[in-house]
Amino acid sequence: MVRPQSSKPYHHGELREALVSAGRRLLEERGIRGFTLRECARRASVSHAAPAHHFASLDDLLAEIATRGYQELTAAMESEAQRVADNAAARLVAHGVGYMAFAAANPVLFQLMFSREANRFETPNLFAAAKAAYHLVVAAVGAVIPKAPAEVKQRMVDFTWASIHGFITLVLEGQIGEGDTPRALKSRGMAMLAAVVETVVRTGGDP
Amino acid sequence: MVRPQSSKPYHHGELREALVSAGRRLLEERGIRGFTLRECARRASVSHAAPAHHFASLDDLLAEIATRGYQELTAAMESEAQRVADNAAARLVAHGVGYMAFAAANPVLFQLMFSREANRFETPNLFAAAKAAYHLVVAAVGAVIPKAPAEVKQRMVDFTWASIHGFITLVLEGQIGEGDTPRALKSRGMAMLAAVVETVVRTGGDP
DNA sequence: AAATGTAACTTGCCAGCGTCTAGTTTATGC
DNA sequence: GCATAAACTAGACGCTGGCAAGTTACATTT
Repeated sequence: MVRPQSSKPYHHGELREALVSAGRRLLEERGIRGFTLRECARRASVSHAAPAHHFASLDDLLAEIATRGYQELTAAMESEAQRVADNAAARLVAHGVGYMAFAAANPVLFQLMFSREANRFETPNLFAAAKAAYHLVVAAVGAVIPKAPAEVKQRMVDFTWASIHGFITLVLEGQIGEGDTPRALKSRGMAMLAAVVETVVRTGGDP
Repeated sequence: MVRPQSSKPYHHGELREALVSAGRRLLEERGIRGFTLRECARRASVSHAAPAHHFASLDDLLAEIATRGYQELTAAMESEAQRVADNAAARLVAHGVGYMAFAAANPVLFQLMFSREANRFETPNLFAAAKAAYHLVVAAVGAVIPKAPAEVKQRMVDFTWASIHGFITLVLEGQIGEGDTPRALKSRGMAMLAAVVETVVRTGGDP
């Protein structure tokens, strides 16, 4: 039997990828509570039960999406850092810029990645992807204060990461700079970054 | 007709409060995605449709719970600050301690309060409660650097709030100090706070 | 090249969800 | 005491995630 060109094949072929991609868009459109497996299936033009062959559960799909988010976050930080690869402090600032840019471009995904829900997924891939992003921060901070003792380094990592993460989180939730223009907001972010890096340099250099 | 003592009255009497209180416990037990109106009703021993007479929707109940969360957060910061009311820097640290203590005691509620979902509720009470907490931080930072220009003050508020918020958020998600004892974690938090306040003092005093 | 096994997909079902409508019970205000 | 409003119950709707059973297409082996 010849299959007419307009009819779709029984096997999708790349359903897994299609679900991840549809899910990501759905997530940004409707938020975490509006995310449903059936809508993902609908957008991929398959039946509501098809996703089960690629993801064990809704949480499993969310975990995959979050994992890719961490990989992209890492890539965004690295990509920004490569553009200013002259000195360690500038690279640390660039990492922060990449971090914030990713969060601003994918606000719901970012929230999912750092939510308690995601923490319960407990998949090894997600864990590894998150660790990779973390180690990038550790390395970048370490490069700024190479001679500081390990304890100081760790505290400066805490401090740096917390400041950047907290700032962009509060911005995305509208708690900081609600009436600001994007331009003014970016300026506030850069001021934050400058203050953070300056504190790291001063604390790490000082014994 | 005499009502036997063991049967419950038709009217609950304090259903609104009972739903808020049950909802709060449910939220911490099952997370945001496990929160359901029907389970709240069950725990308050009323029918599944009873909550509709007190809350227009599930989001409406969540908004009320989040609003109370902000009020408690404000109270927690004030209460800590009162215990060390000698100088401005110590009070700012105390505010931070109260902030983190509240978050640690109510992790899911804290996440709800600062989530995009909550931001969409748009109820005036929630907005006002959040602003009250914010102004506490503004006042505390302002007291530390009274002579600084407004712009510096605002940037130091951004910086302070972001650092504290980011730190406790990352801790609650297990991203910071996963293997640490509670004692070690608290020490890392206090180190963060010290670094933040020191930066505020230095930046605000310096022209 | 044919048969067989397996993976990808569909349809149909279940209980649970939020919300709406309609009806019942109790409290309140005149 | 009586009308009216408020608080609650019961039932229904369309949606959800997940499970079971059946269908289709591909892959592998002989």
